[in-house]
Amino acid sequence: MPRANIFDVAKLAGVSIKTVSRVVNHEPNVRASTKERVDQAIAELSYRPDQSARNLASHRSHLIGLVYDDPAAYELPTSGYIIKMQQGALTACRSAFSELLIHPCNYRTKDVAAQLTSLIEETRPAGIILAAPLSNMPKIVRAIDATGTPFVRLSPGKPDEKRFSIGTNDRESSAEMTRYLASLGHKRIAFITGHASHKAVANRFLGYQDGLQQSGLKFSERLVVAGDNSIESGEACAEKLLTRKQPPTAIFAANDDMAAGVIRVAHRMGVDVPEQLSVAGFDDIALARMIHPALTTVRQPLTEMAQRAAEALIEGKCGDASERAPETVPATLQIRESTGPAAR
Amino acid sequence: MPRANIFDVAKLAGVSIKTVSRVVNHEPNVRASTKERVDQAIAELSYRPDQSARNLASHRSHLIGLVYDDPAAYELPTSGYIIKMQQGALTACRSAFSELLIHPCNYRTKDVAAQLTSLIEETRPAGIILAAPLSNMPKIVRAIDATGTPFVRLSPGKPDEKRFSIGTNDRESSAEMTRYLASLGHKRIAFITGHASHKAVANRFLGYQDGLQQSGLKFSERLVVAGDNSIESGEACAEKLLTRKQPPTAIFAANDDMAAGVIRVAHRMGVDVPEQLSVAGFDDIALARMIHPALTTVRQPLTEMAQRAAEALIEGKCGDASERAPETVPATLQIRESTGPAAR
DNA sequence: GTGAAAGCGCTAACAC
DNA sequence: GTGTTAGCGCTTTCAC
Repeated sequence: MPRANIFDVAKLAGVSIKTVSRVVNHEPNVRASTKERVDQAIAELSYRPDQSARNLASHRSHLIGLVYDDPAAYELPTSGYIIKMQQGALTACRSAFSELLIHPCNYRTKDVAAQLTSLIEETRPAGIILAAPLSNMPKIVRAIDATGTPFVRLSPGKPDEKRFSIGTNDRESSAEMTRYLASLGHKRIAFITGHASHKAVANRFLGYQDGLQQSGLKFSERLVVAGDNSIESGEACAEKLLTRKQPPTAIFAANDDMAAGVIRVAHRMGVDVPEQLSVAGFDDIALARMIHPALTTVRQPLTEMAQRAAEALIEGKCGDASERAPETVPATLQIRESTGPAAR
Repeated sequence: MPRANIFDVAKLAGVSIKTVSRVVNHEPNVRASTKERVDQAIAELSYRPDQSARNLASHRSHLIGLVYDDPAAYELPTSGYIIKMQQGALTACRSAFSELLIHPCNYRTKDVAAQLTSLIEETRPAGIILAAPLSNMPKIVRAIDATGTPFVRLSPGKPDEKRFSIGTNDRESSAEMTRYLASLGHKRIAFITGHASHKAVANRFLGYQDGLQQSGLKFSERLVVAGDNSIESGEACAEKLLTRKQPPTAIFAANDDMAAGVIRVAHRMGVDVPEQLSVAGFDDIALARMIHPALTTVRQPLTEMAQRAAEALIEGKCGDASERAPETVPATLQIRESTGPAAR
């Protein structure tokens, strides 16, 4: 027996297919008793609308696209943040019978924009979640905008007025972490910056400077080294920092992967963490609790952010006319084992 | 200007829409010169076939569904293997202009099978990749089978004759790892078993026993503790093992997450790895290289497996009639820092 | 409130 | 080799 279609339901319920369509799409103008009959017929035939047909007729699917920077473009996949986003988006999708399409893409290739346009035109997603750092690249944002597909930008670094975005308080929470480190008695707190193209991560550096100032510590260029978000860059930076005559007593890395690299190097060099060196990260990916000592970090609410993003898309609140204010989901400090009082 | 459709292309090329369709779908029976004209028209109009329409007419989409056990159902997402699979599947999709749908699902809920059936009927994927341990659950396999959708099972534990599957040599490679540990002089090699529902992981336990025997070591129940694939279970098992009067000198865990847990406990207890204790895992997820000491493990070629699976699906080689032999992608030892000669 | 009819853009079956 | 003609199962428009 083939699947029931809208005609079967209409016949069984004694109504027209349009009425069935109305019921299925929760449109108004259906008498309660009619709706009931239709619902019953739907249940009886275990009818499920065919998505392809819906898409074709409505020019829209029930797919949510999650677009992010392709970790495969790097040697070591720094994938913790991807899982967090997926989980959030999936939670929202599940409760709305939508499905999640994942689409990593490499912004370093010339035709990313064209690729995204194709993706959208071919799959007609109900919406796109655009992750950082893609979300702060005008070329990419414009390409998606041009298709007219609702989308939300995750952590764009700087929200703009016209497009909906969800971010976290990178700067404030980084300042808070810095103050926490200072409160532990640390005077020489080093910072490892993240990938240059990632604006939100750059805000963490600003927050570090804020925190220093708020703690009465003065900022020094010498305590800042440039990483690129990868664990290897974290290791390289740590080596640079820890082989100085006057090494820092605390290192704050702009993300967890780099902080994990710092801890690896400390182990190798026989530097005890946190007795001789405090280490802090940012993101709170699963890795943070899997290494030893467990990493003190700032919990970026990426799961919640992605969930909110998907929900907004599903609710249709990201359309053209929507002048929605950017949302901010606050980050929170996670004090664990890798930080402690400064050594005397 | 709206997007070009098949009629526009047909008109510009001076052919019928059917011919355009043939060209687009690489069907035979098109004269080369005709194909060329059509291709040119396609390029000129930057025509891209509408997937919804294709799906509706052909009852099949260009989506590949990746179905796996939902890590969100656990406390700590053990997500390394998910990323590896996604990456492999994505590689194959990318070169075939297909997209990847991810669908974690919890096999502990009663209606998983019905959920999967809905997913398939609604999205009409070109194929499904079913990851372990779902791939060894008859209820789930049957549900997908019933929809007639091509699918491939990843690491089903035991391949069956009728359905295509891709696995690795869990048993042989585990034996190899065990022999390697024995060759280092270890006599008391403990084993932490994995989640009971995961058949392929159970094969690793068999391999451990093989390896012991091949090395002239005798198997002892006392050296086996039961984990559930999570890092916490690895920690719990390590505590049990290391607080004995006669602790093992090497611990082989059935997966990397548990091995990471062992290393965490060793750090906490002040046990040097690998000087006092060798630790080995299985999977080679990114985590293996992010902890200290870097984990000696068996590299499960999950990325390649998933890629092959997606390719097979895209090539349409997993249909009903296909009596394809199961494929095996061999695993390989990755010797790193967490293993060394047995202490005297 | 409800329904009839006209597509959406493509593939499939068959004719030529 | 190539074209014609029906659908695929729904949404949309507009009439009632």
